[in-house]
Amino acid sequence: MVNNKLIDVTFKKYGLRKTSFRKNLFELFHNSTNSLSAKEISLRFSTSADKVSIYRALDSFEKNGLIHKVPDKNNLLRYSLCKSECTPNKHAHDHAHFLCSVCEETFCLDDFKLPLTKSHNGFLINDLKIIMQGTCVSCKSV
Amino acid sequence: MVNNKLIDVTFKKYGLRKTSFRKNLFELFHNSTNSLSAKEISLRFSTSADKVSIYRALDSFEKNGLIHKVPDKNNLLRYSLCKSECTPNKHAHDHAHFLCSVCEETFCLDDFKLPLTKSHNGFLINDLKIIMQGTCVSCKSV
DNA sequence: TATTAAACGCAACTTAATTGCGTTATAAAT
DNA sequence: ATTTATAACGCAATTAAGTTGCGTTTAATA
Repeated sequence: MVNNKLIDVTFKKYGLRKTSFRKNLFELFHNSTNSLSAKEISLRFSTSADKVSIYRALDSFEKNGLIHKVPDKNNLLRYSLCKSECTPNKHAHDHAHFLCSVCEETFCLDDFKLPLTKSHNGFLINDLKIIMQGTCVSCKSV
Repeated sequence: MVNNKLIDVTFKKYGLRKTSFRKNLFELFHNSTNSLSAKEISLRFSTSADKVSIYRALDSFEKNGLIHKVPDKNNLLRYSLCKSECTPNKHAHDHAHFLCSVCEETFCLDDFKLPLTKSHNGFLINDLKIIMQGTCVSCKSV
């Protein structure tokens, strides 16, 4: 359970309305060790949450810098909580992602920093992604 | 126009049946400077090709090592011709990909080689992808 | 407490990709 | 050249993610 103080501070910081659904969604992210897809979110809500509300909340959370899109093994929309450097004005992500072939989860490798590259052979680079696939720590040891 | 000899040799090498549709599809890839999505393929066939045939042909080409999946800006299935090192048994790709935000095409950066990394913090890596996004050479100069 | 703007919830829609199945065409075997 | 086995085709129907529209509800604020 996430304390109300954190919710107050976070929602204030990111300019989000404290509706019960969005508070629950934030808690879900806060309590998850890794990323979530719309489907996973839907399954974790006992009181069935409308999928449109989920998509719109995710979109709003992302626009406000609270969560960020991560790659997904099955090309679904999938998000992770941002680190505190992100704001409604700008996302600041510089880490690689890991997709586990076994559990199909996506992990942020916060300690694997992306190199800064601005161009390559005349191609102008705005954004760089490094995506690894394999077996995550937990699935490896099972 | 691709000569018949090349088609013969290629289809033999990759164990593919020479149907007129698949020969045309191979030509299309051969004459394209970059990657193709199912939709793009569909649009380039004057005689309307059934989309199921397109998807199945792409799947078969890929399984046989003739083409490989590349990332797509809109999460569509998208493929590029493989280099000759690929076989029905194994794809051998070690290059980065570039997604142009303007024309939405994907380019193989064959000269941008991927680093060899087998693991990171206990995560076992089978596959590594480097995906750049920005403006491609052609769109930059327009 | 009243106001306004965001969020909700439901139905309907869009679109990529897949499945099933009967038919057709290719490769090889006779 | 003909037969046979199997891959490919083509059409309809289906699946599933994500989106749009719109009337209703709820939260923030004045």
